[in-house]
Amino acid sequence: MDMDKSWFDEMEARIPHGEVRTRFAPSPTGYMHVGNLRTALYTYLIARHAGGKFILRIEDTDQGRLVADAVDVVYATMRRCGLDWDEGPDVGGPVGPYIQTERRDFYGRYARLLVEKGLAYYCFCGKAESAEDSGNFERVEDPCRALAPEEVRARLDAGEPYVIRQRIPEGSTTFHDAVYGDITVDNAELDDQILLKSDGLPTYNFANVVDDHLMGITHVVRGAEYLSSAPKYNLLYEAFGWEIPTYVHCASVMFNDPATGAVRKMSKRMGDPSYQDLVAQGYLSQAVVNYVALLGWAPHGALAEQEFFTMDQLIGAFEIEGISKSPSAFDMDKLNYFNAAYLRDLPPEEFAREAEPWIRRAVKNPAYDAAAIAALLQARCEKLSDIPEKVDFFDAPPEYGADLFTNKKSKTNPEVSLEMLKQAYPVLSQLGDWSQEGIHGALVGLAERLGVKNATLMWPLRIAAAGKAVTPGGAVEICRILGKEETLRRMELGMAKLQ
RNA sequence: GGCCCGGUGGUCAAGCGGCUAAGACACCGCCCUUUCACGGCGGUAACACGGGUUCGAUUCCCGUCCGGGUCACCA
Repeated sequence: MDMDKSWFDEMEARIPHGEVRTRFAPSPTGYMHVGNLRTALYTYLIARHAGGKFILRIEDTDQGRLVADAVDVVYATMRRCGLDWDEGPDVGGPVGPYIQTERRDFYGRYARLLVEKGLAYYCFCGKAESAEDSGNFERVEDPCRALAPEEVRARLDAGEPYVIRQRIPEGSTTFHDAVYGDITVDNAELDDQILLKSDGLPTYNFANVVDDHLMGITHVVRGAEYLSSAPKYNLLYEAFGWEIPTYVHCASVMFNDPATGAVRKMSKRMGDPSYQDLVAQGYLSQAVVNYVALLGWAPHGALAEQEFFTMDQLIGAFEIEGISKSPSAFDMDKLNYFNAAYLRDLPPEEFAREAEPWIRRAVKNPAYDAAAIAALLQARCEKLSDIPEKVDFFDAPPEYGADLFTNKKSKTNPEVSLEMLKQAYPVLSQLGDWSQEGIHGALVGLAERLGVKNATLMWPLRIAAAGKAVTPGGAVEICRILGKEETLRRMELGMAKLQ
């Protein structure tokens, strides 16, 4: 007992005070929900805005759901998103360990402490049917609540499996949330919550409170799905006599299914995109972070109209008051808009580096300059996965009909187009300077001599070169990349279609 | 079903008792232009409903409706 007391004192002594400390505490599942990413971001921003500490803690108490290497996915995601942590499993810190299974004996000690105080009790009832399965939401009092101490001792000695449950007092509980304000709940709504499971590991609710306290967490940020558990957390803090942190509950991120039009909470299980899915489709992490920051939070005052933020700007602008109470729908269109803007803002070389693998999926011919193609693409794609279908014509133009040569705005039809191609062919075949400027100058000069709009000449040429009505870049850019020989060959094919 | 939380255009949202109710995405026009895109200009479109409180409600209160969450030895 004395040893125990000094152990508890030591744990208390480690707790840092006097700084804002927040934590992101994912359970490693192998991917990151968009909603979780947003929670991580807000948690990070609150700490950084206040010049405090951001802590990473891994919650792996659900042995049934463990996924190998999933912790690495957490690390990688957070690094790519710019969420650097001050304390965590890999970097250590004053209040470790930072993985819950490595803290497993802590929870038992604290649970038994509560039993000694008479605020929790051993229960030997075995697993109960869940309310969901039974369809019965009635609350029943646990008979073990009133077990005599001698009997508890005897059953414990007999090695009977048990859980430890908190004794919820009568009355009501009021807690304060920084986003939602004061909320009062009748304790009759609350179960005698299980603190320690029969496998000896803590429940999420219990581990959270113990760890948040032991790690000196000042602001507990989490999804609004935990709002109705908050009174239970308060009751635990009160039972231990611990200071209650500031709660920051964030409304859910919904997903507007484009297929069905249904709106629902975003869920990987329903096939909604995770952060990993988005990255695989060629979304930039900064774009995702920027978009997600604004999904449920808005800056105040002079910044109210700003929508593009660097991480540093977010840190400066982020205030808890700006967090929204109502759920918000993840909108692919708007993410596309942000991503397109971020892609355009990339230095051309960097964009080319990002784009090249996607270009090479469709363009196998090494003679075609990927960097030159990338330059055409930069202002024309919302995400990198848009690229292959836009550039597939370089290797070989698709089968196309003569009708493509007709375009009202360019004043072309099959006859005009044939004439234009016939005129352009000798000019291009004699052209020595096969550069953007060279080709452009030659064609513009020709159009002028013929007395036609530039478009009247360019349209048929582009159709012949690409075989598509819509292409990244115009006739000049495409011909330049194709090279003289291939351009002329495709012009011949085009003319043949028009004969 | 009980309890909790929400409700400003299709979406994200500003607003925090008095405004012609911002801005962005999407959509639609026009301009620019070698197609498309980028860029520029303009347009359509909202305070869920009913009661109060108030000189005055999108803003405060109540009810209705609608939406979400939660009632596990999951987190």
